[in-house]
Amino acid sequence: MHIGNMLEEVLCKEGYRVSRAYSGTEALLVLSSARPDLVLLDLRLPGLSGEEVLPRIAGIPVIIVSAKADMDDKVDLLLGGAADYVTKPFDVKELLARITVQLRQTAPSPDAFVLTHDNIQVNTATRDVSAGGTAVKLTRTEYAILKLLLQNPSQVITKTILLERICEDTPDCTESSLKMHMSNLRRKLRDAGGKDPIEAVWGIGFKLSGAGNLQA
Amino acid sequence: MHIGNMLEEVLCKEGYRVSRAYSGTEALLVLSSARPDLVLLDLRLPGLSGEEVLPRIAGIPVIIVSAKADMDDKVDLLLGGAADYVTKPFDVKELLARITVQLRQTAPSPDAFVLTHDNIQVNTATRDVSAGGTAVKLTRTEYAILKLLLQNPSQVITKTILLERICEDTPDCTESSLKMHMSNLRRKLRDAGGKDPIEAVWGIGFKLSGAGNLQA
DNA sequence: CTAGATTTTCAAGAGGTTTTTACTTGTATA
DNA sequence: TATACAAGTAAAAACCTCTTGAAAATCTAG
Repeated sequence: MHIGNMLEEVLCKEGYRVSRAYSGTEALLVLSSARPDLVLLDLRLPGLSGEEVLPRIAGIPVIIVSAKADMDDKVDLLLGGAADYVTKPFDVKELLARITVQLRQTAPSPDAFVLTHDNIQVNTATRDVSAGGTAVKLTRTEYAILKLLLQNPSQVITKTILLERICEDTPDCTESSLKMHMSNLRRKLRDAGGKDPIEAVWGIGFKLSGAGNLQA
Repeated sequence: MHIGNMLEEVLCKEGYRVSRAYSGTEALLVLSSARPDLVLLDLRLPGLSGEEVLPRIAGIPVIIVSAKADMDDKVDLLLGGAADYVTKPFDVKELLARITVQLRQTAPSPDAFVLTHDNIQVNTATRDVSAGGTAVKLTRTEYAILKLLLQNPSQVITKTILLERICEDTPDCTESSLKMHMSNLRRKLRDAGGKDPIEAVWGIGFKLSGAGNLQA
């Protein structure tokens, strides 16, 4: 029996509700409208590969289910955001146990999709952004920058990382255009919320202001 | 080499602080006073077995490291509270990746990024620096120098190494400009913290004061 | 295809950083 | 002690980086 069919059957029997996607692109499509509690991701997919899909899943634990036992791939994917990695052929009972582990850790918090810092709110599900209660209309790039900053609230985000992450979507992003986006983003936030939460770290990158004060 | 020793060495090299217990009872003893971010638990332990220790650990992710590949045990332990299960022999890189996954899910423990010496604190995530409780504003180069010194607290850092490491980022750093950076850094630390922790080793380089000479 | 939005490029000014130059102080060795 | 050389400091020049405006190029939707 095909492994996907087998899994679907087992999971249903266990009482889970299952949605299936038969390609990487379909997976992203499904995820754009539904918010499952867990994703089982095969690496060998038509269209987008699992490796390409993984980084575009945020906020949902992902268990990689793959025939690839190559250690480097495994490590890359785990470090790249996967919650667990199960190698085919696997024991169904073990997979079910690992699924339970993941679901146990997902605290059902309604704020899971809302990132907050100071007077700024970003809803990563609806892509709504507000500052000081006022709605802010951001472009794709500006949104990506703000989200990246809010997801790492106490870290300095280097320009290199910003360029890598942001420009996956954008045709061709250079350091100077990044500065422009940053400038526009800050202006919008300032206009709406009264203050600019982004701080330049000279020669390195940017961070959210006020984040990460140490005490003596 | 014994696997425990090997693990301890690898983990230390990765920058983790490691406490070891050599029996189940000792593990519980250690855990009653310390709150580690993660527990690696062997099943075959003198005294209390790993199976008995696991249910008494709460609130800390536990990765089981075991030679037992028996599926029922595995499932039981995962369902019984273990966060992950790695079977010996395992690839160290995979274990490190799975450790990262667990630590990622825990509330970000900010201490992991904090270097300390005397009254000086350096947060390598936020790049915040404080001396004697007062915040210190350092330039890129000064920060790099201080970080290098704090990362090797008991070693003399030669001028050559300083020049190599520091000037990767800086346009063109000579010995005389290095002296300048060093001078500025020391002044800032002195102004904020009351004392200057950096000590010149004549003809060689610099080291942190009070750091006992360690043998290579 | 056109209009509007988004992204990128170019340029200038402000401000912070790094290096240089010159000088003083300190240390080892003859 | 004298000398040579290393280390520390100060001021200013040279250099980068950040920010922002205006305009060109590109993309997207109707």
